[in-house]
Amino acid sequence: MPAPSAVVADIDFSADSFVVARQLIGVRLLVHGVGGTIVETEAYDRTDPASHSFGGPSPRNAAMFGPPACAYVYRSYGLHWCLNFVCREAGHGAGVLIRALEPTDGLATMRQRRGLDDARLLCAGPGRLGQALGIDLSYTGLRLDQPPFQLFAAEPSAQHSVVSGPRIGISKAVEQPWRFGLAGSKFLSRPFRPRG
DNA sequence: TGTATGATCGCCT
DNA sequence: GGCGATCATACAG
Repeated sequence: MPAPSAVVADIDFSADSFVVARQLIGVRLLVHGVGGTIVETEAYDRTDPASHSFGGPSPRNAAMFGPPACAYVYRSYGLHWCLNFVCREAGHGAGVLIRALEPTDGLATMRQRRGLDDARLLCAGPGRLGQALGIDLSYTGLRLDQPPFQLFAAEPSAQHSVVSGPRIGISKAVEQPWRFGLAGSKFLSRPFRPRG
């Protein structure tokens, strides 16, 4: 059994979640060979009132307190499966929510799972992405450097096109600009409004 | 283009 | 009993 590494696809998952969230933009994510390029993420941290890990470990968020570079999957609103990547060190409780992909691999599979043709709507949002990639609770805690996950490094130039803004769907710490996206992408869950 | 609402369930009050 | 790191649908304008 090889020692777990926090580095996958040039990303150091032992860094702060807002650093990892930014660096993940442009990375290609596949699950069982199905997926695409990450175009939208959000960072969460134990010290963050909006985070599931804010109240400390519980059965639901246990994976968030596990080793970095692993998956944390949770059920949203009782019916959607959402995928996160664990950051920092084991026991800290930080993670990055994967909110949207530009589909590149396994389009037919994703269309079948989603019951839709429009590529823009296959993975534009954490719940939609979870359904398109076939994510469920059985994926929580799995390492990102091993099957069924595959991550491929982004083009370095992608970092020049990253925009940030307030996170979506939260009621606490709403001012933290911890949502990151690929500027101008047509596959975002929602557009980034110009700052004002 | 925007706002309202039902679905559905684990966890906390 | 109420509330989410959501989404699809049903309206109003």
